[in-house]
Amino acid sequence: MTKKEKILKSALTLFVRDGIDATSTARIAKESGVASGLIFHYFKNKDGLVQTLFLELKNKISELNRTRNDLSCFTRENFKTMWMNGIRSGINEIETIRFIHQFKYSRYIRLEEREKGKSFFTEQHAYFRDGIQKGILKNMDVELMGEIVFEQMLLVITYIQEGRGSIEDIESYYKIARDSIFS
Amino acid sequence: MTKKEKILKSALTLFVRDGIDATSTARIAKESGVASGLIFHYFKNKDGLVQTLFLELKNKISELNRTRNDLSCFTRENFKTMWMNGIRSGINEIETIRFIHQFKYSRYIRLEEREKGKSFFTEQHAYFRDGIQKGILKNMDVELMGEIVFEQMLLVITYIQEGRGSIEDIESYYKIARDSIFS
Amino acid sequence: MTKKEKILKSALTLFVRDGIDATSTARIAKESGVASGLIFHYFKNKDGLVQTLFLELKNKISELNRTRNDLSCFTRENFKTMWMNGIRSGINEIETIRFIHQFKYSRYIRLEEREKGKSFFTEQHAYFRDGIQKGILKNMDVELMGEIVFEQMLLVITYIQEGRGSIEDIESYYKIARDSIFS
Amino acid sequence: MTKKEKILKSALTLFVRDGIDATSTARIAKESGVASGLIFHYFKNKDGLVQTLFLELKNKISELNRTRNDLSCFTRENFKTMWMNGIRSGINEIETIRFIHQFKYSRYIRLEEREKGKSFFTEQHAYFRDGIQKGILKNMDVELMGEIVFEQMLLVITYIQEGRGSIEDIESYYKIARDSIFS
DNA sequence: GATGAATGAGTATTCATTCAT
DNA sequence: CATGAATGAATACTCATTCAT
Repeated sequence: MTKKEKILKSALTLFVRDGIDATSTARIAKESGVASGLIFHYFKNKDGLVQTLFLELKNKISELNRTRNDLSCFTRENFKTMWMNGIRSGINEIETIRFIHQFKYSRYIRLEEREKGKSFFTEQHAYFRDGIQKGILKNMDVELMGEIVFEQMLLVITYIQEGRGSIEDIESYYKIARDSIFS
Repeated sequence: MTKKEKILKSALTLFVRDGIDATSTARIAKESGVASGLIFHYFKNKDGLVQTLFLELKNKISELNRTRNDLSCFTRENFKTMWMNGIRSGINEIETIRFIHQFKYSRYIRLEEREKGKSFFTEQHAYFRDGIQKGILKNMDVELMGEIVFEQMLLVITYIQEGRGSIEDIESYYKIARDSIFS
Repeated sequence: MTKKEKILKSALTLFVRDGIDATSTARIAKESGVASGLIFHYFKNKDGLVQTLFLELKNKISELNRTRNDLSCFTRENFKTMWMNGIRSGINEIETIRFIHQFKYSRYIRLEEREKGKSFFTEQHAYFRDGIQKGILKNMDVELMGEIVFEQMLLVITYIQEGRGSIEDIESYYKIARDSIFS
Repeated sequence: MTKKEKILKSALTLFVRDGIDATSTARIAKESGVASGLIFHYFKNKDGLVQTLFLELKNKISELNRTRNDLSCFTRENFKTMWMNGIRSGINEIETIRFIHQFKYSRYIRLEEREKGKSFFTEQHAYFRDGIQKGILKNMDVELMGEIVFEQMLLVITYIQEGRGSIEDIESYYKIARDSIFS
């Protein structure tokens, strides 16, 4: 792992554990075993680090999403697959999910990013639109639809993560999401 | 308005606008036109101010909820009424809603509060249970149910607030919530 | 006990336990159960409280000293009596002793007070001089002599107070003092 | 002189002149011509600075004591030499002496340090014990003995420093110390 | 690339003191 | 006498950021 990667990794862990504001760059440097100045060599400033981290994680997820799921046309089956894949990888990458959620509601998000950041499904608006046209989905704003599904997934992931519910009941959790948006 | 109230009012506004961490006590004092020390006369420390603010707002909402809605038994009709009342007052009291949401995901929330804070509907778990028993609601954990409904309401309120959707479409937004949890 | 007395009593306890600087007037007010403003009604300011406390305690001790010991002329016997009385009352009034010692080395002592404050024995310089003239004491500055005896007493009192030595060995501690200054 | 040394030097001067509590870190920074934050780069906090200063000075003195005086066995002659060396270097290093004394009676001293700090002579308890065994010293607790000798030295050093007595009379001051503890 | 000393504005909090009631 | 709300300067400490090495 390069020093740059070490910085990003420690930043992610600390941001999620303590919050972005409450994590000092000095702390990140210490945790990743590099000199405090190095952060400012790789990133313009703290904000730059936060933005970079967000973009990298977002891209990682988007890519995962794209390679694992076929989103060229909407079907009842591939939506379910996508949703369940999302929950499963969300549980494995809880830090990533938490950071994205935190970032979305922080003062670090830029206005331009806000809309794009609201959902995993930014790039899937066309996918939802296809579902609406086929009469499978409720006829509503695809942005709002994406946000609702994303927030629900987050709640379910957290619910399982905290041991309050079991992954084996995933089918029943899925029904909530499905019924929310299916017509 | 007493100085104590002025402090709480300014704190709410600034917390929502800039975030809790990014709002200094000095700023709050300045904005409310009191001496910086007065905050610590009324509240043990910044955390005390945040906690007090949260509790006051939570109580205000709970009371509103209790007086406006009959939650002694669950019916399709009174759930709808409650939900719509919630959206309407949420739009009027957007600061309150935003602060509670922010607080819930901040490092200021105490573990004891976390569970209780997760939903407006803490006190309505029995209400949901009644709905399940009557076969109206899906058979699921009422806690998770409360959280899902709350987050959805938040998204809808924000959506309308930001001018992306109209309050006149409230009926269609309601259907999402209803279908999520109704069996 | 009047409120003024309560203030002085609490101040003494807190000053000795935590130090004068580290004791706030607010703390004193709280501990003595009075309003914070009352301290400034009875004493000009914190310094005034400290000075008053010092003078009252000093007077109490001087009076005790005067009534219990005959210091009109120096004898081996009455010096011993005085020394032993001093140790015994010092052990009973440890707070008083500690405060005077603390005060002596603090920034609260005024230059005028410094000399006078250096010893219990300020008023007994004539007594020491008598001892010198009679050839019982070493021929030395009576001020220095007083300070040395006072510091030694303090060490012995503390030593016993802390349970490191027993009051029953007082005779042997006395010999140190005696041999220091007797010719 | 490095900036760290400058900080320690200014701290010593100000602590002795105004007291530890009454000396702000800002004042120390200003006096030593460094940024206020640098103090906290080198020392964990104000307490860390105070502790470091104490340990450095204590070590300096101990070393001086060890190199100048032979304390492997107690004799009347080398005790006198040691005592006189102590007075002379105490007069030259009055700040050091004053700070150690102040520290000893401050709230900064830690319980573990308290015993060790009570005397220059901590490391010389064996030396005193040797003197007792040889019948030269009074048969008493060597800790108390050390404290008594130290306090006496402090009084004498101060006495000379303040111009109340002359270094030329050192022989007569010595007799006080000697008679206190010699049997 | 990498270090960590150095900066100084900013933060939460404390505190002696005042004063209207 | 007595209260405690109110003040604002001062305090210890943090932190993002710079820069010489």
